Amino acid sequence: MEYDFREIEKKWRKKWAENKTFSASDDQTKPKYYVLDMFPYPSGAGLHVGHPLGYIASDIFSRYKRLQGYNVLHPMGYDSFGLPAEQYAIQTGQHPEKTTKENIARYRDQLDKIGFSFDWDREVRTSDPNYYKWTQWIFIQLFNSWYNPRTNKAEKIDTLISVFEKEGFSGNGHDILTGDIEKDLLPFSAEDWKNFDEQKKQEVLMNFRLTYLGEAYVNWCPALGTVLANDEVKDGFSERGGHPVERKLMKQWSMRITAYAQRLLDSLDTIDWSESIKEAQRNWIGRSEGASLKFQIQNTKSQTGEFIEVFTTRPDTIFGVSFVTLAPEHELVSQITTAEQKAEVDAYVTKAKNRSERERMADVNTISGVFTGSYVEHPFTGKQIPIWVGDYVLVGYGTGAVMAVPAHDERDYKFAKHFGLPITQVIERPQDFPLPRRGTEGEDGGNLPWTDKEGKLINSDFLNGLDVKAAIKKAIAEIDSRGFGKGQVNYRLRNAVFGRQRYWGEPIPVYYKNGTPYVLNENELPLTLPEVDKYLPTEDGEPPLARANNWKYQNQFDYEHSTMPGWAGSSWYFLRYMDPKNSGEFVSKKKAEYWGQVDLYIGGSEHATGHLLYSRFWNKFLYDLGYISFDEPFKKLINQGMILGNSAYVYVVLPQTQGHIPFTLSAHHGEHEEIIKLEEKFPGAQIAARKVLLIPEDVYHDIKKNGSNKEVDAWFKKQFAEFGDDMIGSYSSGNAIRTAIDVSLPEGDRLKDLNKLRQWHRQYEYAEQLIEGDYVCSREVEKMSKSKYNVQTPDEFVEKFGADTLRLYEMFLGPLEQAKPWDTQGINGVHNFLRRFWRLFHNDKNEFAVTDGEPSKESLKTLHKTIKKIQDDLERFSFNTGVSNFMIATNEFTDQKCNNRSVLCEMLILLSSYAPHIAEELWEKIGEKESITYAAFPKFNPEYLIESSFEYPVSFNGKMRFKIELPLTLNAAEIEKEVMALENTAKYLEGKAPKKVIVVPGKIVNVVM
RNA sequence: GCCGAAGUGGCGGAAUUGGUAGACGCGCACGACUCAAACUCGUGUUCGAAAGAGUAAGGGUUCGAUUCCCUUCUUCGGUACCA
Repeated sequence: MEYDFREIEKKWRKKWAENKTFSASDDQTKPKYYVLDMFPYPSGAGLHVGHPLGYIASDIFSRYKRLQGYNVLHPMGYDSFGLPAEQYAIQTGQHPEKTTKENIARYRDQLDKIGFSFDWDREVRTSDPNYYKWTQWIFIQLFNSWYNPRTNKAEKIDTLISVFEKEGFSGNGHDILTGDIEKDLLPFSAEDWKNFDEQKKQEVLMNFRLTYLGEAYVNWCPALGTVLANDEVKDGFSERGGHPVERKLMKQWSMRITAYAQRLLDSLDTIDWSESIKEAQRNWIGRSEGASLKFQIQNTKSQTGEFIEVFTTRPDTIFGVSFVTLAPEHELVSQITTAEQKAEVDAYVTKAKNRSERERMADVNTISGVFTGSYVEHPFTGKQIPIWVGDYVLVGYGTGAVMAVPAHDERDYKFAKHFGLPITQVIERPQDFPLPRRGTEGEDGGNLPWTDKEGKLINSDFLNGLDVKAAIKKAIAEIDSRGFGKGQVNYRLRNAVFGRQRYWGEPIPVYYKNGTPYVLNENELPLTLPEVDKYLPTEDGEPPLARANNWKYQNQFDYEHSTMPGWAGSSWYFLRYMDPKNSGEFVSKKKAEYWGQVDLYIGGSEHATGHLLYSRFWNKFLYDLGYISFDEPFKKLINQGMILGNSAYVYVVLPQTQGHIPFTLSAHHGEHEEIIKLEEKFPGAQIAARKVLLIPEDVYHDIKKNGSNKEVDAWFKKQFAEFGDDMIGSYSSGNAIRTAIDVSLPEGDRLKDLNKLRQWHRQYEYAEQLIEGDYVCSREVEKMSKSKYNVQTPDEFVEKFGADTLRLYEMFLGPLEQAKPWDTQGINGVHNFLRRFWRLFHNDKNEFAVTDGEPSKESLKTLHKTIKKIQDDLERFSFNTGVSNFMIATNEFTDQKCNNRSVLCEMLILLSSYAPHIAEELWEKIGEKESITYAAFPKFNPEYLIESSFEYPVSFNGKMRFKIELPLTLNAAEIEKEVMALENTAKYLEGKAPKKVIVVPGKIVNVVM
C-alpha cells in the first residue's frame, strides 16, 4: 500500500475527535504540564503558513510531554472582541458577532486540518458572555482595590478607608500614595474625611483605585473614533489600521499599572524569557533613579504653588543649572507668566497643545520655547534662574518640569544655544575619555555637552573634586537634609487607558448616579452587550452603546458607554482554560493551584509591551488578592520568528491607465472612442492597445534612467504599425513598473509559461515578452500580504502534501525563533522522507511487512543514537535538527534494510509528536490497539553506542590532514607512538621534529611543529 | 542615537562543554530506468588545476577558535526630546 496521506489524516482526525484523545484530565495526582499558544484574533483573512509555526512547535512539545507521562493542558480559544470585526460591521451593517463566528469557524477548520492536539472542550471566546462576565468581575475587583505601598501589594479599598479614618491624608509626600495619580490631591485630616459627603469620598478614593475614572491626555484616533493605549500607537499612528493619532484631554477609565512598576521590573529576573523581550519591558517600564528638587518661585503672583518641582537623574549637576523649563501643559505656566510675556506664552502654549503627536515627532530637531518672564531661586546659591516653557519637556513624565543643565545634557544644550542662555560647565571630562561627537557647533571646543557619568566636579561648591557617582550621592543627601527635595525613583510607564469608544468589546460594568460612577454588584453580571441600530458614534459624539434603547441600570441610571480594550479579555484567558465551565468563580482555587503557571508559552514578539505586560499585571493583582498562587503567569516564553513570503516581481511597461485603454494614443482626444473607431477599422486594435510588455530588469532601469529604451521603442512600432499613424503607443519612465505577481507562477525565478500569467489576472491577458525564452523574475523576501500575492495558506499545502509534511516542513525551515523565508522548493525533500519512512514498514510489493526477533547491532545503534538526539533536541526546542535526525535515522535504516518490529515501534513513538497521523496509522498496522499519544517515550541506552575503536583526526598546527583508526583502549602515549610512526606524519612534518604532540583520547591528535 | 538579535556553500541551515567546519534538505551536474519526459533510484557537489585557503573584516588568547576577548562593518527587530 502506498502512503496515502489524505485517507490517513482524515481517519485519524476523526478518531481523535471521537475519542477526545487530547482531553486534559483534572486528575491532580499526575504531574502537570501547561503548554499555551498566544490567543489568536480570528481575522477575516484566515491563517497563512506563518501562523501555525508556533502552534506546531507547541503541539510537538505537548505530545512529547504526554509521552513522558505528564497530564498536559494544551488549549486553544479566540480573542474574539476587537476592531477589525467592528470596522467591517460599520461598512456592511452586519453584526460583528456574526462575522466573528464565521471567522472562528474558518480558523477552526484550518486548525483542525493540521492535526493539533488541542483540548477543544476547554475552548474560550472573549466575546462569550459566560467568559466576559469574569472579565467584568476582575474589573470590579480592580475598582474595589488599591495598592498599599506599606504592604507592597494590592488590598481591598476598605483598608485605605481605615487609613483615612485614622491618619487622613498628608498630601504628595504621604507614603500611602502609589503609582501615578493624575492630579495633585490636597491633604485632609481624619476628621475632614469623616465629614466628607459621599461624592467627595468617592472622588478621593478614585485617586487610589486600581481601575479608575480620571482625566488625562490620551491618544485619540479620530478615524477609529476611539482612544488607544500607548502600546497600540506606533510612530504617531494606530497600530491597527495605521490612522493618525492626536493628543486629547479626556475623562477615561484607566488601569493603575504604574503601581506595579517596580514589581513588574523585579520579577522579570525570575522568568525564562528571551533577553530581547525582557529588555523591551525594562525599557517600557523605564525606571530611573534621581532626585526631586524644589525651586522657589520669585516675585510670584501664584497662589497654589510657590515652587516648581523638577525631577533629575543628575543631581550632581545642580550647580550647572542655568534655567528651568516647564512643559507647555504644566499648570503653573499661566500663573507665573508675567504680563509682558503673556501674549507670547499663550500663543506658544496653544500652538504646542494643538500639535498632534505626529507633528511633534516629525519635528524633534526644531527647537522652540518661550520665556515666561519669571524666575526661580537656585536652592544652594540663591541665584536668579529664568523659567522657560519648551515642548521638549513632556507633561506626562516626572513632574513636567526640568532643571536645565546645558553643559551636561544634549537637549538643554541645544535649547541654551538656540536662545543664547548661559552654559556653566560643572564636570571636567577625564583625560582618557574621547571627545564627545555631539556638540558639533564647534564652540566650547566640541567639549560640551559632556553627558557621560564620568569626570570630576568643578565650579560646584561642596561637590568640587568628587567624581560623578559620589557627587550624585552627596548631592541627594544634601538636598534631603536641607529640605530642598529628596531622592526619588521615576518610571516611564504610564497608566493604561482602558475605555474604548467602540461597540465590539466588553461593556464596562459601571453606572452613574449623580455623575458619580458605581460598579455593579457581582450577582448582576454579566452586563451583556446591548443591540444597537448602528455601530457608529451618536450625533453628539457619544460611543455607540449610547444608541441602545432603554439600556439603563435599574431603568434609571446610565451605564458607562465605553467598552473595554482588546487586551482586557486576553489578560487572564490562560487562567480560564484551567476551569472553563465554572459558573461560580473565574477559576477554582484548587484547579489554579494544580495547573499553576504556564510552563511553555509560544507566540510572536509583537506582544512584548502590550499583552505580555498587562497579563503580568493582572496576574500579580489576582495573586495579591489570594485568588491564585503564582506571581508570574508565564514561566518560559519562546518567540517564534516570522515566516516571510518570497514574493515574485516582474518588470513591465504598462499603460497609462485610463479606463481600460492602456497606451496614450497619438489620436488627439477622447481616447476610448478613438479605440472603438479604430477597432471598427482595424480589428485587433484594442488587443494591441491592451498589451503589457514584460521587460528584463536592465531594460527597466534603462527606461527609468533615460525615459526610453531602443528595444522597447522597436516593439511599440511593430505593435502598432498596421494601424498607421492613427495609433502609436507611447510610454514614459512612469509606465515602466515593477509589480508583484503570484508566487506560484514562476519556478524559482523563471517564468516558463506566459499563459499561466495571462490566465492569472485580466491585466496580463495580452501580456508579451520583449525577449524570447524564460522570463527572469526578481524575487524578494518580505512579509506575507495579500497585495504582494505571496501569501501561502496551510490549506492548500495540506491538500497537496498532507498535514504531517506541513508540520515537519515548517519545523525543518530553521530555528523556531528566527525569521525565515517560505520557500516551497524544499518541500519534496521532507515529503520524500515520510514516504521513505513509510517504506521501512513495507516490502518491495508495497505490502506491510515487519519482522520479529532480535534487531541488528547497527540498527540498535541507530535507534539509540536517534532517541538521544531527538530528546536533546526537544529539550532545547531545536525542532529543525530534530527533523534532520529523523531523516538521518531513516536513511540509515534503509541502508540496513531494517524492518525490525521493536526498533520501528520505538521510532514511531519518537516520530509521533512531529508527524502524528502517519505514526498512528503505522502504530495501528503494527498491531497496537491504543492511540500512540499515550505510549511511553523510549529510553536511551548508552550501551548500544559503545565503540571499540575511533577514527582519530590528525592535525598539524590545528589543521586536520588525515585520519587514522585506532582502538579506544590505547592511552595518550600509545596513540602518540602510533601516529608518529606513520608515513603520512613524516610527510607533513617535512623532516622537522615536532615541538609537541597533543593527544585527547577519543577526540583528536594535534601535532605542533 | 540607545537597546536587543544575528552575519557560515548557489539557497534554508548544522556543528550541544574550545577538538574532523559545511550534518540534513533544496538546487545543480552526471548516471540508471524510459521511445521520451516526469517520478524514482544511485554518484558527486565550499572555493581552488594544485599547493593551499576558508565561518562579515581586522586583531588577540590557545597546541587548537564558527565557539572566548577587543575593534570595526553590515542586516534585522524594538525604541526614542524620558530630564
